[in-house]
Amino acid sequence: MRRKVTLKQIAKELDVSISTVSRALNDSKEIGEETRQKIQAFAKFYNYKPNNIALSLKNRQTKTIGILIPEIVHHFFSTVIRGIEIVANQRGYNVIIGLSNESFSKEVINMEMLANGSIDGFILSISKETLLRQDYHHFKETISQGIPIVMFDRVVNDIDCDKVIVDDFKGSYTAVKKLISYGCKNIALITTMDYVSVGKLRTQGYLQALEDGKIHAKGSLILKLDDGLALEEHLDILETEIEKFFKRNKQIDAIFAVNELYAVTAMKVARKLDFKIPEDIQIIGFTDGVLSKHARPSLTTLSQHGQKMGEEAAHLLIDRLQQDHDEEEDEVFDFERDMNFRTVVIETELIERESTK
Amino acid sequence: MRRKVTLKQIAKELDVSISTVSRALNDSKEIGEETRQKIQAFAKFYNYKPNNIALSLKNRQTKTIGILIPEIVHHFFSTVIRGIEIVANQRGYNVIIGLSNESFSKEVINMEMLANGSIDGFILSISKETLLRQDYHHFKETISQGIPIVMFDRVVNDIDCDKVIVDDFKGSYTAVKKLISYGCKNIALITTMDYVSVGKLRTQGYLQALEDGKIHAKGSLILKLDDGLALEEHLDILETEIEKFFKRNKQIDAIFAVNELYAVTAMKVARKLDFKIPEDIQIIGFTDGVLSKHARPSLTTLSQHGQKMGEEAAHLLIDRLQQDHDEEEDEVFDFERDMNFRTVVIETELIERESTK
DNA sequence: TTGTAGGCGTTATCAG
DNA sequence: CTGATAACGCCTACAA
Repeated sequence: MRRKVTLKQIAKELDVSISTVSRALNDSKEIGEETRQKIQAFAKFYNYKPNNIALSLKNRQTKTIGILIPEIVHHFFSTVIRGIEIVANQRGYNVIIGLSNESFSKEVINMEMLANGSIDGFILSISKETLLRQDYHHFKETISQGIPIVMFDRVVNDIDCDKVIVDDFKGSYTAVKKLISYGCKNIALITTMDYVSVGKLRTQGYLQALEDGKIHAKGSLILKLDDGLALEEHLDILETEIEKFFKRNKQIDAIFAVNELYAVTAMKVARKLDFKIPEDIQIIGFTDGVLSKHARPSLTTLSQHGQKMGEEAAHLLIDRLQQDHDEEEDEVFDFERDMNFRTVVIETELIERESTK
Repeated sequence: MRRKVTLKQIAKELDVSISTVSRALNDSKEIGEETRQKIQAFAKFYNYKPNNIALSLKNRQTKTIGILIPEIVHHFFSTVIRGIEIVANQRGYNVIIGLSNESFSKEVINMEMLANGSIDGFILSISKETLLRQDYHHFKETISQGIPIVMFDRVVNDIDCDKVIVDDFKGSYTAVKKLISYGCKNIALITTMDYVSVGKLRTQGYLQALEDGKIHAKGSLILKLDDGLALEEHLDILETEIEKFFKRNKQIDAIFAVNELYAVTAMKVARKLDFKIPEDIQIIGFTDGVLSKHARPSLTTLSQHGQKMGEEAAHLLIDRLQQDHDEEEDEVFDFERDMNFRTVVIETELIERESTK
């Protein structure tokens, strides 16, 4: 087992100083052609590669991005990660992942852990528990320590950072409008509790579309489901809830669901109750994932373009990191710094499949 | 923006030496009770946290694990990551992710990148291209540099490292046996090209089960599909291929597919051709994912227990890291080191749903 | 009990 | 053109 070779070792072997070796390998101009050749050849032979950790310490930047998400076994989030990773790699960054598992304390711990030098900046989506408690001190603290954050999808307004969101309102609005244009009159909404911002916005889009379509919104046609039901072990309860909802509201002729699990489950229930899709009931779900594509019939959905979101987020973060780094050298002071935080809105896209017509 | 406070700053403020501060914060016994109190209070007030990078450099260990996988938008892999992350966090490690995107060169580059000090060890699943080229020099090199590797799912034998695999052979065997016991006579196999080890083993399990069931295996009942077809943009081709296969073999009464996409697609085709499931055709897929659970009818599958695999892999790696670390202190020499690499086999589990009876 | 010095691997600044 | 020195932030053996 031969350990990685260091500058020091090369220096000793070749009987020159460490700085000479460093210069030769960095193609400094102030070095003799001969020594350079010799050192470079030697280094290549021993497969020398500079130690990232030492570089990080010296340069005060790790060239790695911390990703903090609620859950990884989730099509949308993994799509976002893929987008981040692609851009990060292109631009010379690595990616380190922390999972909050929707828990406030895990989010805080992970964040503090990574903030202690491991990463240059964060890309994150807020956990549900955090959203519920509305306790954002860890974000603020991190930012005040000079570590920039980019939030995506689940964001809150009063944090000074760049954001990448989808136009939840407009997306829902478009979807529901589409249903109306297809002649639906009793459009139900299946959604989550309001504290998740995206849930709220999607509900608002639904309401606005109804209003503009001159359809009176009825509270009875809105089903707010507890998040816990999305867990695998509670799928049957979810199904039962939706079934009861259907039985309470036999007039339903369309469903707009704020995520694909609700959409697919609603479809299952509808078929069980002998509704024909899309003849009797049309369905649209938010979030385009595997389930929607492969459902029978396949589901019309709003695509969130997760990968695109990830890419945008990564660009925003790295742009800011590099800007900060440049300014540091120029000794720019806080008060003259450009703190214009940007919010990038990714357009949703209605992908029409078999569940509407 | 107040930057993170360091030992040095605290030392200056309190007019003591850096080492005193360090000792006070590490609860060293050789320190005055009074000074300790003072320093700890001060540090707490300024929210001092040691810099991970500096610690990594000093301790020559980063306390982070590198995960290298072919693809993240994939239920199985993300499940494994979740397992790794849980154990890693429990045991004080972070997790950094590299994606090979099934490409050999990206795998090599990512590995070299991370091997330069960023991580203590790897957990990985080999990319298809690497498997195809059978070029494993980067793994061997990494290992010879003293960085341990744990491979999962897609592994190769001639690499000295711990491994976590599922019993592909036994799993397939069980599944096909089950189909036979349900009275199926013409059991088709839908699989991938042989170079992915798991594909090969699953095929062998299929053949063995037929043999033991006194059923003559027919080459015409085995469909080997090109991997490219699994890509989203080629789903229709995949469907066409399977449909042609069906039409060539009208006698098929059961299908065993080596992944869930093939299984679900086969089911789609079967229904399109007016076969009743499970009455006319029974179907079992390898890999239990979202698709199988939510398909109509739901699919009987072999679960790979991805999270469990991740957890096992993380334990294997961290155990070895800690062993290496201990031995380093005791100056154990290579030749007296315990190089017994372990291979943990995770049992697959047949989850019976509606596609069999 | 506290301080000094050296080192982890690298780069940058200053002399020579 | 090359070498010594300091520094990034931390820990620790040794000295006082």
